[in-house]
Amino acid sequence: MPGPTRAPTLADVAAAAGVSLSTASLTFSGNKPVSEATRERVLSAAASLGWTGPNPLGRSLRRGRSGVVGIAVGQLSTAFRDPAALPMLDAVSEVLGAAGLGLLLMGDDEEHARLPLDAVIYDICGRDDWGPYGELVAREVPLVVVEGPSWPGTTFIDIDHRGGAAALAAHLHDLGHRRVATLTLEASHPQREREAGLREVFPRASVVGACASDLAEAQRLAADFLSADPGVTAIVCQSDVQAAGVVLEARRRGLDVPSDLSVAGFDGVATPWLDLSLTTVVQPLVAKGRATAEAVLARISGADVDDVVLPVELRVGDSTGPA
Amino acid sequence: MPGPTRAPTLADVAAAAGVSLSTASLTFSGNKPVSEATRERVLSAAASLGWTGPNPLGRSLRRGRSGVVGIAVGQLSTAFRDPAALPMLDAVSEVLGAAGLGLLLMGDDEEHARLPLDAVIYDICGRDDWGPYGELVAREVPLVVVEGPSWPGTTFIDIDHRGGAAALAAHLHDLGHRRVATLTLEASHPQREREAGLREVFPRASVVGACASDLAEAQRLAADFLSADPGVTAIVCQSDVQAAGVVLEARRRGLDVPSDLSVAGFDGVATPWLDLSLTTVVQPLVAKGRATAEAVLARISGADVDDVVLPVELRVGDSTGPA
DNA sequence: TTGTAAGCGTTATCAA
DNA sequence: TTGATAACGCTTACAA
Repeated sequence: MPGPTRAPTLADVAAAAGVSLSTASLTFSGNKPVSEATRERVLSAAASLGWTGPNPLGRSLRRGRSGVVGIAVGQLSTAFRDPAALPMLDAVSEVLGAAGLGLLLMGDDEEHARLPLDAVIYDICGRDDWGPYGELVAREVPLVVVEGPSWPGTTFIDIDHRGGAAALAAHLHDLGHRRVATLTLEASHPQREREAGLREVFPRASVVGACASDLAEAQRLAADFLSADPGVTAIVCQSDVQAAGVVLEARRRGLDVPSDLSVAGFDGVATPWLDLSLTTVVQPLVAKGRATAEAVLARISGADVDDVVLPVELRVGDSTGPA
Repeated sequence: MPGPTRAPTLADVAAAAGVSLSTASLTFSGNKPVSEATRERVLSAAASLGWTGPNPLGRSLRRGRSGVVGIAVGQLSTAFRDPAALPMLDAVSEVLGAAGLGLLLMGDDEEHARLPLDAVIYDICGRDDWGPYGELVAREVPLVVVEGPSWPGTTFIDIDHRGGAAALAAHLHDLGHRRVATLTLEASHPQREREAGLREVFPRASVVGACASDLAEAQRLAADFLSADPGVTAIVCQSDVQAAGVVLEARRRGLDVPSDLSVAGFDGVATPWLDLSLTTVVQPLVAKGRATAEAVLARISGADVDDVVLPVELRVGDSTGPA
């Protein structure tokens, strides 16, 4: 009995089948025709040796591609707790998966930039700098940025933050609201754009505070703000989760939504634990994911890719009413 | 001006620095000492050529490792919507990241099994079969299974489902409950174990229905069950999200929790949108993630690894009371 | 301390 | 339709 033998390679298969290495390769890749007779000989040789397909490492080196696409989403638990992140991620994964590519979760350290990546998706909307950026650019790894900072040499996928925010603001203005406050995100491209849209209508809107898309944090900020009671009649949030937090806090203080306070969100995701349909700006999460993945595929294949800005849509629910 | 030149390789750097390929390699890997003089020559040659480090593809082939670990979690949006999944994933990612490894999200198709993976984590608790399994086994890719089916040749990371369920059942029995129902998961290792634990105390517990850890679905099942009104005084759920759904539905029908109906969960995650602390079985999510990642590291390094079963803890909240 | 040379496992080019 | 051969870019014995 031999000791622990090394895994068989394509060369072993070729030898066992009595054909050349290139013929064996062709048999599996199908890149050129192979006669039925040899094909069978090769296949049975592979089967008897337990060879299950080309070694991904050798294949990757030869083809110059790993089949792995990195995606940076920030801290995982934070990013994925945001319900708006998931449909987008699903869509990205589906499109890339159909092309045989896998998605690798990247952190902030430059370690991950040294992994074999064919392209990278930057989807940390809240951050304008990122450790691995320089290294990836130097290595000429295609970079697709979602709702992100303006970096040279990258492809951008964005939504119409500004237009959506402005439409929502107009809706509130139509309802008679004049004193409006906004619960913001940390400084970031989406936040800057949305705030600009809001201020097209309410130049003097006050600020409740800034936080991520986090229910408890939004609730806390709303508590402080409502205690100070500046007499605002509507609060514009930057996510439905934030909006839900504000609604819960308002109710805790005996305020009715929307008769005492109007609250608006952003994203258009489901909040099944809230017995109220939020007025919100619906963004096309799946389309955003698809567009992102398609940009990745195009960039990998070396094509030029245009930036994308997707439209959003105001959806009026039961959380906003007359001032 | 030359045309689009190919990216520089280590060989180019070596040539430019006037040293051999191996010396150049050593300069960057640090695996053997290099004189200060040559080191500087090599570094400046690299800098002037714009060489930013070893090409991951070449490196991977040579070392037989890609640095990529696959993780199968099922449908992404479903898996990550479960709040119990995230702390675990975070812990896995942290430990693997510290070792320079990245996490690749795997789907169900065998395509992903052809990617360059150093190991795979199977974390789809609800599924007993999986397409890529056979291929991975054939390729001898180390496989770590979390709360999963008993597959040969794999390492298992589990929690004490049965003990936790039994402890919870005992708690309800102590409170005087005799007619108990359970909202289950789809047939799976965790479900089988937990049901066995429950039935140690309540052999004749009835079944509300089976669903994933999904609020809306749990609510729907609870609605049907409570309409039939079989007079149960407590419902044992398999996640805190399910339990929250049951609580919301009970209240919608005017039942008070816990005075009219006791409800228990599993997991011990935060439900900030619920104004009630759930009685639940707390599982060590972070420890589970760490143990998983450590098993992966050990398996990659070729070590033998013992299976792990982590303890759980009953946490009594305000959702259970006297029958 | 540095250099030579042999692969890692595959695919692609070119000729036969 | 098949075969010989040369890369792909790197790391690591082994020698000097």
